[in-house]
Amino acid sequence: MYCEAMARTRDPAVRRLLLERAAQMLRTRQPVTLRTLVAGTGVSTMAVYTYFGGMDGLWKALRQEGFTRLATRLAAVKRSADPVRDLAALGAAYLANALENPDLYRVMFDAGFDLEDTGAADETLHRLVQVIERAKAEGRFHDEVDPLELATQSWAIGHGLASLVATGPLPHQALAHGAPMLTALFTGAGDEPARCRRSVEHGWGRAAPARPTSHDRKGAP
Amino acid sequence: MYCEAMARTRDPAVRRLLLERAAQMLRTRQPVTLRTLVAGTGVSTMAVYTYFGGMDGLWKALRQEGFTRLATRLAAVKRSADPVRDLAALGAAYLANALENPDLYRVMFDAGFDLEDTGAADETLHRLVQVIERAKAEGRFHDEVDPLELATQSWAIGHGLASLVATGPLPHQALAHGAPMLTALFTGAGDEPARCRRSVEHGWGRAAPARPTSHDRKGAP
DNA sequence: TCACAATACATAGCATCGCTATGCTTTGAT
DNA sequence: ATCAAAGCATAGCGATGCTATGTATTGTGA
Repeated sequence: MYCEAMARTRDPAVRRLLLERAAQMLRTRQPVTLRTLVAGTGVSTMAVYTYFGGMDGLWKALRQEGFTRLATRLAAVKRSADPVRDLAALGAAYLANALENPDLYRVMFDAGFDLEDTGAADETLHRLVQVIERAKAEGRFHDEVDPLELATQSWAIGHGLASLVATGPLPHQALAHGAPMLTALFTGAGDEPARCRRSVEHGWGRAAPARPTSHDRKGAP
Repeated sequence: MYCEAMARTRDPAVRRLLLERAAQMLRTRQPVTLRTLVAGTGVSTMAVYTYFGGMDGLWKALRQEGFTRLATRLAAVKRSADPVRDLAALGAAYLANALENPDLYRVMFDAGFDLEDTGAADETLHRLVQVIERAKAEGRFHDEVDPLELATQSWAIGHGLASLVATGPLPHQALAHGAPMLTALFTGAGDEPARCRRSVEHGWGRAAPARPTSHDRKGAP
């Protein structure tokens, strides 16, 4: 009685198609616009509204896609016997992901509109928190270290480097600063300096830094 | 013979007017567009083209304005007897500036188009390098510390925090992470831990953190 | 002092942007 | 089988940045 007749169901494939195409256009530096997005796909401009509610919704979904890819990348980092080494590996993976899709990374944070899906970022942080707690349990860090705070600080370091490199001011080589910075941070948290440096450098080497692509900008949001 | 007649000179006041108005609109979250920018100023849309060559030129000029304000803010940090304290004060000033005009800060780095005026950023870095060299000369840092590298790392920390707070993921309180992070970095560079912490916290207190404004987004570039 | 040319400035128009209004088509529950 | 609800396609709207064209202004060389 309340709902007398249901209607045509929307095809999830269309949504994925648009999202992947948008990410692809972002990656190839093509301006992502409503009409250019649907051009050649066979679907009409209205699809963007039925599936995303407009371009803003598409950007939000794209940002979430970015967080999803990041989470996948971080999940691929295998746990080792050394939690500090794992922390460094996570940091390296974070930077590698950011520099492999710099435009998507920009969308994730440069956003001019609010981000409501704070859960995505929180989940990423949680991964760090867990490893930090493991390091604490093994006595690598002081007892008074707050895992969430240390995780946030690690994040700030990673994001600072990633952002400065992705937006231009620093060259790709600057990513190498990540290792000494994390070493300083973890040493400050209580880890023994020499051991910390070895752990971080081991973990850091697990992820390739970046591609030396020549970068020309064009039509970012 | 080569230049037979010169013409009407352009008024620098118009350029400054447009630039200040753009910064003001950015600050009040009004969408900065070609027509809204010149509306009410008496000048026509063409002025944007004669003075900036288009909207892209205006954004570039705005970004340089952002760097100029930052440089002014940093120049206001008085030199004390303690270089590490001065470093922390510079970091705090950097964050304070970023959070006082978050939208301008975004324009400075989020830019979708290349930044050619790397000199502006370099000049900011140079200020840090000088103080770090002073700290080295006073024996606070190891001899093998590269001032430019340490300055870059300090910048990455400041930018990471500023960016994460300015774009939303972290709350304003997160700026407080700056002090412990810089302490860890400088301790890693050779400073004696307890003394470093005192220096950083003293320097950090010299600059107010930020305004607790409720933030709603609207029409960023 | 005068006249000219180069430049600033004002207006109008263009292509494109995101979005909405309007039908038509499809679909699934009754 | 029916029919309402939702997907979908098209056309058009206001607004965007930009360019083309014409006018006004002003510094300079004569």
